[in-house]
Amino acid sequence: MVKKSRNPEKTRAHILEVAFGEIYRKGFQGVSIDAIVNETSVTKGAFFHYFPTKQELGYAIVDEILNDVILERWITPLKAYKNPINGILSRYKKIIETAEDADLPFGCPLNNLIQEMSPVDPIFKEKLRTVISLWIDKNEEYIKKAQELGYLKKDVDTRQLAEFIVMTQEASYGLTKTVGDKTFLWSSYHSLKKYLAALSV
Amino acid sequence: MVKKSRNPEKTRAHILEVAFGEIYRKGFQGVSIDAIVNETSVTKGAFFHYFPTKQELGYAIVDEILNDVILERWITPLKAYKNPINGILSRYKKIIETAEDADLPFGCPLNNLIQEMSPVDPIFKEKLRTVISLWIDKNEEYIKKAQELGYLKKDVDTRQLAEFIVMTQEASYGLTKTVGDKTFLWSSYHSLKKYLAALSV
DNA sequence: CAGCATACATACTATCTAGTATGTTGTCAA
DNA sequence: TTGACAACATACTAGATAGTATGTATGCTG
Repeated sequence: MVKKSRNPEKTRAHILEVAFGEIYRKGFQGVSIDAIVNETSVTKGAFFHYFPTKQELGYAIVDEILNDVILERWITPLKAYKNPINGILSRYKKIIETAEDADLPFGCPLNNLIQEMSPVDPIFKEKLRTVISLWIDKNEEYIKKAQELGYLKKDVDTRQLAEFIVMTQEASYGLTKTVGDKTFLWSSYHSLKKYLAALSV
Repeated sequence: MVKKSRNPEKTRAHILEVAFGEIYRKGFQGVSIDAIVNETSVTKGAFFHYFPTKQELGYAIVDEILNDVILERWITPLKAYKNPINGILSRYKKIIETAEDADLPFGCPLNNLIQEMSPVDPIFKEKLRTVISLWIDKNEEYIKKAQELGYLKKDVDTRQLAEFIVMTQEASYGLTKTVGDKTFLWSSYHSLKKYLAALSV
């Protein structure tokens, strides 16, 4: 294994990672490319070598980071649970418990981008819609499974429930931004728990 | 009644109103003062005569417009209902039905500002928190009333429910921005209806 | 009606920002 | 070993933007 002073894939990934964090904290329009590269070990030349425009950076973040982050955070762990409904609640609880206080003011990166960019950029809108759809789809799969396994009432509209769960989770993060503590997160968790209990058999 | 060529209160209100619409559509940071005054019958001089900075304009919008808009839209109409729970659902339904398709991509002005400005401006954050708190407070008042009148189970945590309702409503508007139709609005409405039915006596 | 503060309009500026132009260095293949 | 091209670095630019400087008109007050 030879040490290389250049590693393009790593450089690109590094820029993406830093940009993701900066955008998460300052918003896409609120952060400048200068600010991003200043947090980086590379310069503006490298940045524009990999991303022809700022928008392309944003699209790459959605495609190459956000999608995976969402799935790994909310969906992948559900595999481990016998009753997916329990899985959804347990994971939600765990995510709230382990949320860093310092991150609470910044909400959910997906929701942030949806709110900021959907109305002003159709490509962003479409890409973000795809992420949301996938998130809901996967949730629905597990909800259907729960229904088949007899954990959930047969008359529950699985699509509607999947949409509602994702909405609830996003919403609690959204309002959390304006208070800075976990009030809304726990409130949302307990309400969702009650609701799911009412739908369970 | 004398016709005046100058009417400072009206001018200020006019600027506020136009700015509110522009910010609603483009975001606070996304809209320029030039863009706002271009939609106005006055010029930049007038703008800075009334608002010393762009931030002050934003604060004024929250204090003088947003607060009232929220209350009149979501709270005031609840007076007319015997069962406040029915009121909340009926109003929500009505608001969804009468929502203009052209506005769907732009979400809720309050939620938009929370998402965009809370993390980057503490004064915005505090003002927006106040609006949200008031909205929840008022909702809780009606929920308590419903409980006292025997429409709602006694063991329901009224604060938690009020928070959940507001979260649900905001969330549905938030995700609507990325699809452009009323799917999430209706989904949210029907889920909330089911949930409230489960809590009703 | 004189004069003065308020209510505007116009023109300008400093700064920030996305993007470019151009230069330099590392790597790899022939 | 040597081009040659990718992978960067540096310096610059055009446009946008918040805010200012300054000027003018309106209407009220004494």
